[in-house]
Amino acid sequence: MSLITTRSRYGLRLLIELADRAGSAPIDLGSVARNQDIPELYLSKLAATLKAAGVLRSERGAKGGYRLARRPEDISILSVVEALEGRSSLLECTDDPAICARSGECRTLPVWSGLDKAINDYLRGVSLADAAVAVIDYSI
Amino acid sequence: MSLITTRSRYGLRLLIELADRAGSAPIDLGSVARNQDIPELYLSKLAATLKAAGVLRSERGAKGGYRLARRPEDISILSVVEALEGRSSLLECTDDPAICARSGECRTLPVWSGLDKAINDYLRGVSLADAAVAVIDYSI
DNA sequence: CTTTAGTAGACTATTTTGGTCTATTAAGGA
DNA sequence: TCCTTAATAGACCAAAATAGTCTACTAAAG
Repeated sequence: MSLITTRSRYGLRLLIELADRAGSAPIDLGSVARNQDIPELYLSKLAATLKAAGVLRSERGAKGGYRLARRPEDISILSVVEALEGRSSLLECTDDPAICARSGECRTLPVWSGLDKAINDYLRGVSLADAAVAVIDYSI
Repeated sequence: MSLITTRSRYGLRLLIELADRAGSAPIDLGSVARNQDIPELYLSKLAATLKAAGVLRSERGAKGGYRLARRPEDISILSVVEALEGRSSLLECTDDPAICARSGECRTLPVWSGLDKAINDYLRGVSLADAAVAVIDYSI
């Protein structure tokens, strides 16, 4: 398995660091890759994907880099995961009925659709701002 | 991806058919494989896994087969998915802190732990009896 | 003692994951 | 105008997971 692969995990770490270091200048991926111990060439592909999804903006050339396209409160983790994992839902047949050609009435579909909804509801409800909170106090 | 692979999908279809056809005699996998259009040898491996997990009981030899080990109301979909996908949680680092050796305080972990909980809560709350309801009326 | 059906485990093809490599384009600064 | 920095594009690749298959064996019914 994984619903959440290194793509989402690395991607979220990138976004949190961009949120932390947000300012007037864009942030180059090389520094993020070093700080986060993520292969830079791999990270650059993830950043390009997030840019295509409208989550990041970039500036090329010397002193260039990436910055968040929106405020952290306005970036849902769902949009990040969907962009990086490249799929709209848990099961293909949830979207595309043609895949489950055989049985007209699929009795397992409601279970998986419900799971899909539970996952999406959770991820939609968490923003980058929530994730980027410096310290989470578990003792409360 | 998938959190839910053919293992869980085929497995749930097997369990629903076993629930439907429950009676005095055990049900042979061959008939289920034909009805559900699932490769029999593959299905037999899934059934063996579900037996090892305590979800199914079996009888060998002619007229043998499988039956549910418990009532459908007492079989959670979570136990089925966990048995067949063979993992206890979404992320290894949720269970095993040794994997995330680098950063002492991981800021992405709360997000993924929350997702893991959302998934497990949902799957724990759905039983085979819920899944095996003959017709689900979506029009309500 | 033959047939049916579960059991055990090695084996395999395909896809996905997690990258790498090379080359190019754009912008800043000397 | 070069030189350097850094994003962009896309082919490439190794390892792991997925989705099976194959063979041989064991147990029970008739």
